[in-house]
Amino acid sequence: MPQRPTGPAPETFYDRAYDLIRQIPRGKVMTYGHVALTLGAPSAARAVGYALSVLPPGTADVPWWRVINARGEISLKNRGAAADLQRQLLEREGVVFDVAGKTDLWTYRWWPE
DNA sequence: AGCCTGACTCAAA
DNA sequence: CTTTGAGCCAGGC
Repeated sequence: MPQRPTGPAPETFYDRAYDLIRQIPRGKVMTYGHVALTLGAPSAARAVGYALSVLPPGTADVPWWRVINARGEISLKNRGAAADLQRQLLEREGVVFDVAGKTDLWTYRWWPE
């Protein structure tokens, strides 16, 4: 008899994060904390960032560039060129950054239904 | 199991 | 506005 009515997802936290991020529509963004909250772990924002950090360079399967921090900024400033790449990819989708390098989360934030 | 790291976040000074 | 400190979670050793 079924011991798992709902069944514990065989997927790891990382896989679930990737699945969710894959659903972010073009031109929209989510914050690390937002992703974590949606996955059921309100305080796992760091884990989300870590999940993206292990993605191989040039990954297009998961739109990692659509994930930014809670202030609406790119969180890779100390990480070199990756930050520029992320910004360019977003601008290419229509996301606008102000002089301080921030985006308006109220405009671009996406929330899954 | 313990300990360290980190693309995070929030609150306080 | 900037700087600290603490809390949080998953992965790797």
